[in-house]
Amino acid sequence: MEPTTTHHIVQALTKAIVEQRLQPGAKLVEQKLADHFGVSRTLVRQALYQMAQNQLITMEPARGAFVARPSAEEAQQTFAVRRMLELEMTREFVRKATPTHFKALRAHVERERKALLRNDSGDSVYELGDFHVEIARLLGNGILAQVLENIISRCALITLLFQSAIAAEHSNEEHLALVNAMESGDEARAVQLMQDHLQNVEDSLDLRRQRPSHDLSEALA
Amino acid sequence: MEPTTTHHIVQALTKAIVEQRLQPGAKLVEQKLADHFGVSRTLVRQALYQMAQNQLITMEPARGAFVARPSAEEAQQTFAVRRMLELEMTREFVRKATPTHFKALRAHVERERKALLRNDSGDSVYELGDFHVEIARLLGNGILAQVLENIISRCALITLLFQSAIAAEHSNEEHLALVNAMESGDEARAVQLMQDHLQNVEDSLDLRRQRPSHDLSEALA
DNA sequence: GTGCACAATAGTGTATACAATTTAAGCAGA
DNA sequence: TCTGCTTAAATTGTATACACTATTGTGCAC
Repeated sequence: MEPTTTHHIVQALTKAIVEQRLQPGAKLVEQKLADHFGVSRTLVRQALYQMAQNQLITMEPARGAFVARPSAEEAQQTFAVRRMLELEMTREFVRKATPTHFKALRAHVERERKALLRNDSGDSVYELGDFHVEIARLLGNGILAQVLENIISRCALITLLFQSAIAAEHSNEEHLALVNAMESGDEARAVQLMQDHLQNVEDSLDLRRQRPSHDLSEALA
Repeated sequence: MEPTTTHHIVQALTKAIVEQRLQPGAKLVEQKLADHFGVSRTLVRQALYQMAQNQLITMEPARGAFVARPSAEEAQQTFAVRRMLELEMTREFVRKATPTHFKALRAHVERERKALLRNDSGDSVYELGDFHVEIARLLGNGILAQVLENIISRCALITLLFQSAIAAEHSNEEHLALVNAMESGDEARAVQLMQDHLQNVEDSLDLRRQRPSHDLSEALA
């Protein structure tokens, strides 16, 4: 096993949140995490501070770190930013992409499908989000990929927090349709499909009703 | 004065970088910063780690933290992301903005002008960048504002690193023209002006020649 | 002088210690 | 049984200590 560095902790926690093993609002006690990872609180703290920056967790002064529970408003704003980036990214991909790129994308879609088939909920959520990041990576824009990765993990959290009905299988099909449209070079249609896809994901949420919090003080706040 | 917390250090360092008091490539020795802020290395480290995340500084293992020197490629990618966000943001602003919003924006443009007049280079850079963030804030999208703030401070760093000719006064005029177009409700023209403005900023760079690196000195005094 | 071994120094990486604050527990009194 | 106060435990915030790595400086062979 690799050395357990700060980055490793960030990755592990992020994965745990996105895969819903850590529920929104859950308290993250530093010492417990430190014990779990076999390191000192120092490294855990660094990890938590970093994650607080991309809003996956929130830190209350002298009270500690909690898995974030974005408000309906924040959820909407996050999706708005995502839309800004992804629609334009789609256009660019249609223009620039080569057969090699499409091959990689199709392989990704296939990976999603397999994760769904084997009912691996964690991996599914991860792969479905990573599809979008992969587009950015293939475009060769690492900055975009990084920004998008942040936003999309937030979206994953939001989805879990507000989701009423699972739309996961649907997403996989939509990804495939999107790749087809992009490869055919039909920019307008590709953008439309991406827009619909993002809209579907957003519509599958019930922004008026958040999942109940297991934490009393949070629930009554 | 407020308590010197981690966030305070991040702010101070960010400002120092954006205002060019800390040059790209400068080494940031933890103990020296700690002494300067009157805290222990612990807090400085947390601040540095956070800033490393939004690429304002880079950390080399066992060698320490340095003010970032983005490559020409990264510079281009950063501007591409910025364009994605800002063009769409402009459209939304034209549609949604009220007279109150325009009043605030014009006040901001005026502040830029004053900073330029009094030759306060630091404040000028800050205000010229903050204009764009202000639009996001006025839109009420805090998430967008935060993402954009990150990207724009990176752009400021890039500008300082690659800039051949100062285009600062120009920017202020362009901001004013943009506000006028937005207020007149001419969406197409506003978007065009924003696009031109961003293009001008990017064109003022000489991406083939980076500024020479320099060492840290009394930059924080 | 030039290049190289090697000690001395400076600086980072991680853990631990301790103060300050919050949360939980215990208990007296109505 | 409930309320409010007091005290103890748990947890965070910050500083310090120490091991490890990189950098610099010095002497020596050539």
